[in-house]
Amino acid sequence: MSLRHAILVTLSDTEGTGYEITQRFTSGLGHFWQASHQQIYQELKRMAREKLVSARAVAQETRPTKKIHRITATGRKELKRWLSVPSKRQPTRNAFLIKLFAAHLIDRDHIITELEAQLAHHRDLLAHYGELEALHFPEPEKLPFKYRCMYLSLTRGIASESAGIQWCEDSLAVFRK
Amino acid sequence: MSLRHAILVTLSDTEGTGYEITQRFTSGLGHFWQASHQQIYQELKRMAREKLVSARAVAQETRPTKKIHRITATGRKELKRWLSVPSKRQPTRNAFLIKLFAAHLIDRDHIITELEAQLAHHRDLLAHYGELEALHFPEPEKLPFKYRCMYLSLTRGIASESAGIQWCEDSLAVFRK
DNA sequence: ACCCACATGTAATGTGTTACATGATTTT
DNA sequence: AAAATCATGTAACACATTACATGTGGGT
Repeated sequence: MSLRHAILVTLSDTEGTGYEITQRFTSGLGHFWQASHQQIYQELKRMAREKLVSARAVAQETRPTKKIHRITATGRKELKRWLSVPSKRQPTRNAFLIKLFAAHLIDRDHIITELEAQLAHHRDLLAHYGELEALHFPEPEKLPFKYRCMYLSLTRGIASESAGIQWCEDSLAVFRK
Repeated sequence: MSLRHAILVTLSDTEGTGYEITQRFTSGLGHFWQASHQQIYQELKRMAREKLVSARAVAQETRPTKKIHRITATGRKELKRWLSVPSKRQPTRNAFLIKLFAAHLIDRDHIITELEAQLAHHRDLLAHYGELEALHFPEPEKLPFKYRCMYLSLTRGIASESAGIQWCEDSLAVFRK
């Protein structure tokens, strides 16, 4: 049950509407924990019921009324508890690696095409992480602790994508020769 | 809907019971696509209904009757179809990276402990992959195409775990200093 | 005229996990 | 005596995806 904790993280220093939280997922956290607005709205409702967040409605002239959610003391306590206990690793799922177990049944070109698509995707993501790095963390050594931690999650993304790129290139060499 | 395709892969050259398929997942495929016996039994039932596999019951003296599943022509066709269309990448979920966004809220020791646990886990898996490599693929260059493909999935695992180890070590350095 | 951003939600379906249940045989 | 292996399953619940639904205002 990590979704609620991820939401608590997004609310830990700024309150926000379901919509805004969804955006925070899409831009930042979402690289490591995805959630759709449908999930987020449902979960926020439950969290409000359990007093982890408080919601207040704010009427607007032209836009529909929005609900601003703020983390409560209970929520903050639960967040800290969760931060302190090790979470188990999510096993990875990679359909393409399953395909490799039966790749001999089909034409090499299909494999090559898919590998190229994956390579492109890894490169796009890596480029994207590079931009985030340049934009938000130009001098990582000088960052205060808080941002230094956030930066580490970005370096993890960079490491994963780089490894992915290397592997795709090596594998393509096998299929192309 | 990849579970059924993963099952088709496990049946593509050897028939098997639900129990055996579960074991194949646990030992091989399972590193990249996990499934419990509950899921597998349910899915096999559906697949038999849809004629992707055929099931025949085999009575045994001491053990309960077992059901041996074999891929059908329809199943083989579906497998090939699936192999030929690119599958979308499963976004990764990593709760620890979410924690890093709020790591400043708790004691460093908690982070260090969790990082060490992750490092140990990466190392175990890497060692395990190393054993599989030594056992099944001692001379990768000389492998026939079919096994060369399977070997690639193993190299992907090795690459991921190695990248994970490197990142854990680098990150630990940040928290320890 | 059409799409995007804002802002909320419900409902149905699909997928995965946990718990429960049975029962003989073999190994420690 | 206890645990692991063989071999099957059901049921409840949790979590995720897809589709549907509404309505304004601003930009191309």
